[in-house]
Amino acid sequence: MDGDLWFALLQIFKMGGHTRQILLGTTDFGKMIGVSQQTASRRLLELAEKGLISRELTPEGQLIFINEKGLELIKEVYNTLKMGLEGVDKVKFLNGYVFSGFGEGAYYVTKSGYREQFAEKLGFVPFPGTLNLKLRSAADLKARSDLEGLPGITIKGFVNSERTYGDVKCFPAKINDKVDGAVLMIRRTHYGKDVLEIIAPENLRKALPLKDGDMVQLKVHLE
Amino acid sequence: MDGDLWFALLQIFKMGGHTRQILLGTTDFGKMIGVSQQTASRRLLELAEKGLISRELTPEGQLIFINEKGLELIKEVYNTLKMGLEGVDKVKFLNGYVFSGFGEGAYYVTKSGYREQFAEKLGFVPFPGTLNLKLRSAADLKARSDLEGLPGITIKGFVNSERTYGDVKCFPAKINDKVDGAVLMIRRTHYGKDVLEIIAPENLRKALPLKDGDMVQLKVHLE
DNA sequence: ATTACTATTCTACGAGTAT
DNA sequence: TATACTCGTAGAATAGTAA
Repeated sequence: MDGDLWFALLQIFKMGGHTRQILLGTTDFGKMIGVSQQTASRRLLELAEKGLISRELTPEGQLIFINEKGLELIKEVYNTLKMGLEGVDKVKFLNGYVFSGFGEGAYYVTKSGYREQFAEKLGFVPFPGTLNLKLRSAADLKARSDLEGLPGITIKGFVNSERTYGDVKCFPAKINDKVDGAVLMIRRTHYGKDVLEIIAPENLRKALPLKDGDMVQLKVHLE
Repeated sequence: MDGDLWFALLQIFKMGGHTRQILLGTTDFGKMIGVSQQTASRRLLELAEKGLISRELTPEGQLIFINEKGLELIKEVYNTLKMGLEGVDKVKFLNGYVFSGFGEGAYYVTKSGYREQFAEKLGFVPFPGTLNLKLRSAADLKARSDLEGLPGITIKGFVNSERTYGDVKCFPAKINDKVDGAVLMIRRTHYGKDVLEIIAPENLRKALPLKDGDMVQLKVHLE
């Protein structure tokens, strides 16, 4: 999605194009968005081509209506803004950089005693492996330590014939604004305070895709 | 405000740049918004130049934070979307075209018996004159007739030594997304169903500015 | 490593105009 | 009147590279 197209769509929205057909001449529309008649015409064509609006040509201009797909796009931005502005206490943002680690989390994530709880409490069966993220900035380290002080979702430990497994705390999180997964907060870990382990229903390295050194953004839900 | 700059700002917002400093390399940022490292660098410089973000260069990248002005911009869009999406029953959109008419509304608007009520019930003293708008599309005509069936704000009629003055109904409205005014619904009028009269605290032809034939968008508040 | 300058490429804008 | 085509050009994007 291009920025200028978004602005054109927003302008139509401002006129109520999601509630009714608007009679819109390209010259008038051009004035509104600060471009020529020709460019305004092109914008409307592009919006129509992308399936964001429907057009109907008439002798007096064109009847424009924002259709389902266009409204989806608008709602998506709206939800992003709403979450960010009004959910300040419900969400925490983090950036990390992919690296290859020992994968302690992967060990936990494969134990059936944990797996069933993940499925139940997070709503997905985790891919048998974790994505290791290294935190670099002071703000990210602080955010991570803030998480330690919050309840989150507790995956209870258990005992089997071999040994005792401790509790694991986790937080649902959106990875790169695309995949729903979770941040694992394993109590004792080899890693220091600058590392985070991520689980998801799929292999994130393949799905996004990611490789060592790539930046990853997390939106952590504190609930 | 340019569309691409807005998208860059939105991307930073998605990472939580309004809640904390983000460590952001231009290469990574470029990947996110789909441009080269050089263009990403320029975007951040432009955002900083416009006073929308603050930057702090470090050897590992730049620490980015959305400042007051940038957040204002984001909130503005948020409010637009919120109003349009969640205030469907509270707001009606209309388009009209400026024309020079007989100005019957202007006559009413100068009578002190009405003027005082306008000031009290609408919160502004109307400029002594109305803006006449002609409606062209079927959707606009329907919207206008919808208004006739709604209560709105009633400006009571009165009697003076000369004659009796009837009630006037009006609705608060935002004109061209800029000026707060109102739509006048005079009961008996010379005009047909395709005309709307607008009042505002200032001369709209001068303030916006407008001339005959210009398109005007109205956001009418139904309350 | 970074950021960001300069040079070059190329996209996208608007003038002119056909329909 | 509309919309939207072609086309010359300006400005934006990237490549290369310096700091």
